[in-house]
Amino acid sequence: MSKSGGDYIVLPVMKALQVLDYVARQGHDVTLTETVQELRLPKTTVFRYLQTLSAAQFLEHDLKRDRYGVGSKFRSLARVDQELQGLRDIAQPEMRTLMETFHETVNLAVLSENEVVYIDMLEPGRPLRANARIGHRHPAHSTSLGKAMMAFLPDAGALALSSDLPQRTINTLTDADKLRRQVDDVRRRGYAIEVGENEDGLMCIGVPILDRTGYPVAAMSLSAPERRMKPELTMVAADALKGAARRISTHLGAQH
Amino acid sequence: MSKSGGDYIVLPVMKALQVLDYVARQGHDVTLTETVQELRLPKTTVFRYLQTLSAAQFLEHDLKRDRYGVGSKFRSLARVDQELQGLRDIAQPEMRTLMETFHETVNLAVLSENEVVYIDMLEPGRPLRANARIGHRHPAHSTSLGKAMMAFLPDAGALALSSDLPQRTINTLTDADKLRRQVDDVRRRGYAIEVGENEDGLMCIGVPILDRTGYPVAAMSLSAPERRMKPELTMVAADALKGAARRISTHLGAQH
DNA sequence: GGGGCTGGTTCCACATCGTAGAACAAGGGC
DNA sequence: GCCCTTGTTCTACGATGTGGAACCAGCCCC
Repeated sequence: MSKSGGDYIVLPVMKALQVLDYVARQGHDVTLTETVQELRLPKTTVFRYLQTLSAAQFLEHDLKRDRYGVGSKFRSLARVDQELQGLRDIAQPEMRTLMETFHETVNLAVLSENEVVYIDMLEPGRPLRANARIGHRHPAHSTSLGKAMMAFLPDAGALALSSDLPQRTINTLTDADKLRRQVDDVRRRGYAIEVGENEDGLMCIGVPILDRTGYPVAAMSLSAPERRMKPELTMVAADALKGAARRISTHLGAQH
Repeated sequence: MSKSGGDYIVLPVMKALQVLDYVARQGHDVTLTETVQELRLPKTTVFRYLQTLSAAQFLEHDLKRDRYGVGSKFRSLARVDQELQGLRDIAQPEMRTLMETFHETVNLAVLSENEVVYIDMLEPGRPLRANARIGHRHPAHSTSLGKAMMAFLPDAGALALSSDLPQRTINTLTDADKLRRQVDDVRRRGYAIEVGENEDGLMCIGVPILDRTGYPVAAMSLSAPERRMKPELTMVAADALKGAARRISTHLGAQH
């Protein structure tokens, strides 16, 4: 929290973060004066920072008692971060095992408004064409990850069907009915397969990761060049993925 | 997150919070350019905010990949807030019941370097001399709250004995040996009593709240004027407090 | 009930410091 | 190797953040 340690520091921002830090650290609502005394900053300045932080919902101003405490925005960001962080940590060892077993890329993704977002990825050392990167997005309906999650959504399929279905490759499913039938299959089988529907020459096997309520918070997939994945190997991989996903889901408190 | 909604807004702070918001919301590390495109702010500006947020440890700059993600300071603040928030929520109904049963003030406090800090407090409607307020601190050794927590510390008593013991009233225990013996008693009985040791004419009964590891994360107490608390009533209250604390501890995952 | 005090809000004039365009450097992919 | 994308540095301008001081509003205490 020192002001030094590099140039390009914007002082108002730095000082406001000190205020945020102090308030959150206390664990109880604090007053303007308390903060001023602790931080040794001019009263007016701290006042404005508290106002700004409150306007952004990072803090909350209790008008009645005239005290400042942690705000809703801060809490919601913290929750999102913590959940994803926890998911990554739990999934990591399972992903590593899968990658080492099959020597193919293993992906972890979440759903975000009709698209999958890759939040983690493990690649075998050997050179290969990477189809995606962490942070990238693909349409949900063209990936095994997306289909795996859609199948376990409370209003299964409604998500994908609500939008039109962009055609990524010649193989991409663009017919809502066909997609719906596939998603029904996925729900029965417990895994999704996609062959060249998202990227020519690439295939994916995807499985959902469920939380304690059975909601598909994420999905994990193995992606490989089509030619390397013979049917028998695909079955073996699908079983391995299902096992790994079940163990992760159990860690998250899922019953089944 | 709108810039309007009141005067006294410091714009650099507001905009930097937008950056923090965006990064944390993504769930994966992001680049400078991604952030710029999303927020429609000048590149230089976003660059400096990212630098500043990183310097304050609210974000973390992964030099290798040149990406920004949530930082350690943010995570630690979030954890502190979440734990205390959860504690308050769980304790609240028990505290209310106790207050309504005995018509006396009920306190919730945590330990912070040889002092207790009140993090919540429920008072009966009738006028009474309030001995403390939320956020206030008292020496641990002069309060039932402090003694209750000390008794269940891994290195019981070491905390209090490491510092000298300020004399708050004529009754305050300032002898380390005497205090240690009392704390041993507390561990056996499961509750602590203090009569006029912190405030003349006021007595307190305190019980520890333990987490899953058995660590005393907080303590709860009933505080009342001495004259109102006859010995029999004190015993009844102590039992009620022990029961309430046990239920709260169980909620936190404690076994016993 | 008045007076003084503490804690919060508003005002204002100054110059600091944040701003953003543009130029530069570095890296990565084709 | 070359281009293009992405991150970093520079600089001159003036908007805007700053903080002292004045102003209020409760509240406690005589």
